[in-house]
Amino acid sequence: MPRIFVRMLSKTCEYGLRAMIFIAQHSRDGKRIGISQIAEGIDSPEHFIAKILQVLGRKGIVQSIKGPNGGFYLDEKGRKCSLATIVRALDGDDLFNGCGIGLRQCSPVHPCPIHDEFKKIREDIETMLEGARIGEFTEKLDEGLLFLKRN
Amino acid sequence: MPRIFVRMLSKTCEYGLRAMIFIAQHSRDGKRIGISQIAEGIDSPEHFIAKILQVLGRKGIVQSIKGPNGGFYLDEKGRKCSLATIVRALDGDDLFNGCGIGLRQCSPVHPCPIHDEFKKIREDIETMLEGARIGEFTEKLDEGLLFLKRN
DNA sequence: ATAATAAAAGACAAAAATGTCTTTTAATCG
DNA sequence: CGATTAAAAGACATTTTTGTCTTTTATTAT
Ligand code: FES
Ligand code: FES
Repeated sequence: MPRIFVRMLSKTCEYGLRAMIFIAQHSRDGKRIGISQIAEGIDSPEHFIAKILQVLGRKGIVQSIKGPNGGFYLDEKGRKCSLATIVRALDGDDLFNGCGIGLRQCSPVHPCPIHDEFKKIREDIETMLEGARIGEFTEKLDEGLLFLKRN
Repeated sequence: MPRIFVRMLSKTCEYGLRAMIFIAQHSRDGKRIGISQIAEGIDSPEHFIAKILQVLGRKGIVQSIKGPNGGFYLDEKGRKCSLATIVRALDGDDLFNGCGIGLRQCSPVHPCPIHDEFKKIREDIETMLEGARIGEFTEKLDEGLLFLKRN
């Protein structure tokens, strides 16, 4: 059973959240930030996050412009968008609805042994992710109180 | 981005927990339960859960006997074992330690933007899984108040 | 217009997780 | 003992996730 790593969110989603928070930090007053700088800034594979941002772009969650001086940026709406919105866009909402031990459907009338406790956890996760906004970390990132990569 | 399903625990771990709870229910007073009945009882691939139970068996978490009237069973210790023990045995403890948005290490002195909130969630999950025992669901399963598969 | 820039898109590759099948080993029963 | 039963183990296949590379499209600047 060579399990390497289990996580709550997929890599796709982790990169997506870090990238969006990074873009929020680096696209103030009309500036844009390029994909290679994003990749460097969050320590992640460039082409992979490019694809992730394309998905978010198609859904109107992030903005981008091609060509010289192009790059990614967030409008006011994007800056206020919750982390939950990003998670839903990339991972779907199974994290918020699925059964903790894999029953095909979570249902209170056909509950698994940990249904009540797990539902509570799921709701806490959702509350947390709904409550946090992409743009709210900018200042603390500037001040070096928060980080988006290891070093 | 064709994400099919995101879950907190791996399939391996989900099957493992369901199988162990099922074994607890069906191995009372010296009885044993065979792998094919377990597979049917929790609606999961037989050979796959066989492998999972082998891992748990090597770690002494589940008991088994070969041959006629053989099968899997739990001793008293196994029945009291927490769900967290199973999760750790199968998925490791990254779920209890890892950073929510994928920094290489979760650390309060080098926190990601959601460190505090995520730490709280992680601790709640751990508390829940530490608190629940494999054998505690037997009666309610018997009574049809809890379920380990869809139908 | 042409060249340069940068994202979008598509094809492909590698790794990991999940699932299946076959052979081997151990226990029981006649 | 030999036959049968059932788990253990090993090999392999499929699917999903993650990552890389190349080509295309759009924008800007000269
Ligand atoms: S049925 Fe399992 S969490 Fe609801
Ligand atoms: S650093 Fe991200 S959860 Fe602790």
